[in-house]
Amino acid sequence: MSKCNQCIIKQFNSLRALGKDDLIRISGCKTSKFVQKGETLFREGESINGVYCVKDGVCKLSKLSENGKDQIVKLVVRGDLIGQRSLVTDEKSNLTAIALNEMEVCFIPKNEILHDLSNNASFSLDMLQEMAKELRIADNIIVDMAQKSVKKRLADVLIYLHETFNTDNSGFINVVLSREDYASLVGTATESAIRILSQFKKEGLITTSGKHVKIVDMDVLKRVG
Amino acid sequence: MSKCNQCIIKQFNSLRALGKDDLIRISGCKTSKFVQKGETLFREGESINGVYCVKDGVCKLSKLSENGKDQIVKLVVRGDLIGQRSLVTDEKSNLTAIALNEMEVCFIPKNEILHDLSNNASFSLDMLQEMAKELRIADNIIVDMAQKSVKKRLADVLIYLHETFNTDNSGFINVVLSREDYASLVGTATESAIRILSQFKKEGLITTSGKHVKIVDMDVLKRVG
DNA sequence: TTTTATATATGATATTTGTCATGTTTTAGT
DNA sequence: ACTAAAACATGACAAATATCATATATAAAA
Repeated sequence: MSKCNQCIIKQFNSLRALGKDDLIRISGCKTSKFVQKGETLFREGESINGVYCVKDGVCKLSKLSENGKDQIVKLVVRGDLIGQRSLVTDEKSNLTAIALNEMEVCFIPKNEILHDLSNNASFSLDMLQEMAKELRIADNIIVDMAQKSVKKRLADVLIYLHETFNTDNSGFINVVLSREDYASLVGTATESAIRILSQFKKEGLITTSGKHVKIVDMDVLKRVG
Repeated sequence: MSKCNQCIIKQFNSLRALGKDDLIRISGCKTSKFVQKGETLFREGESINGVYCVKDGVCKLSKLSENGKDQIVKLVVRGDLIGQRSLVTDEKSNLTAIALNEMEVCFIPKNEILHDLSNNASFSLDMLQEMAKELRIADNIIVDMAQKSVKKRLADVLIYLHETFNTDNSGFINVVLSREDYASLVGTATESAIRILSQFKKEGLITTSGKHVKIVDMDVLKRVG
């Protein structure tokens, strides 16, 4: 079992604020596991009672809308924590987490880390800062959802994916989503997402190969209205 | 100058977690002021460097979208704090705050309260819990914006206002918004908001008298698709 | 491989929503 | 009270988006 205090990943999240002793203690009670592509980490309505630290892979956090469609609220990547909110509230999760590719995650039980929240000020401050960031991002997404067209939002998503996951040596974005996932990120019908991707292809903004997407004209894509 | 430790309002926000001594110290450096309807507390891009504690009145937090329209992200009511995020990040505000009616607010400078965040664990924990709540609400709004129709969202807004601000003795909601504000809350064109309100009137779901709105058929309003 | 299911693609059409024009009402200022 | 400005309202139309149908491609299973 790898040790948290030696783990590079912790630098990317609030765990960096913990001292060596705490990290060693946490190492002792965490569980590490691999999650297959498509597998569900947890579902809306379940109690998580801990945080997942994402060592590798990508996962979507989504919520079922009243109309029966899933809306992806956030993509969680290497270095992120999942379930911080479960640490400070006793509510059940309002989101479902599903792996988009093979993931490696560590799970730290709530009771083991709760102690640090009330005793380690720099840890809880770091956590506060992370939540503040997420809140700002969420506000921006609300505005985008309310004010931007589907086409613009899809262009934004492609740019976001390109910048977040980078590309392989032939320029394809290093994360693979279904058309349904694109629709679910953007908040539109799958057919609409497909149609707009086709249009982007015709206009020479992107290229696709199966599910793989490559941005070929970033400048114009950024200016999509 | 009223004293924070005797103020009832603090029970509604994280300030409740502070001890008497801290509250007395804060009382000494806070400023209290009245804000006129329509007045701007702060604008997007400005540094707030403190928190406002809302003693009375209502205020909208909005963000200017690329298309030039304002999107209201949140309504802030009596008891709420504004600007918690400014305490833990050094970024400028991403939102504009404008009073919707006459407000009474106290302003507590950042440096005076920052000390409590790193020394008073129960205060920062309370703050974390509040932020976690806000984050959950924001996630829900994202899903609603992405998946629900304008009509449904407007119905939801009316129900939210009714439940949050209650009604006067003739049943009118105790907060008064312009049609533009309704549009800006829902994320639609002002004309569309007006049109749907008119439709609700024709269908007997609401009554209006100038800017005042009264819900007359809550059951059907809740079932609007 | 063959079959079956699932994902992608696209046309036709209906619905929703936005925009522009214009008139009316309300509000604010003098 | 009078005038100007702002807010509200509504029609006509355009644009965006969803839905339904159906075809093809791809992946999974037998």
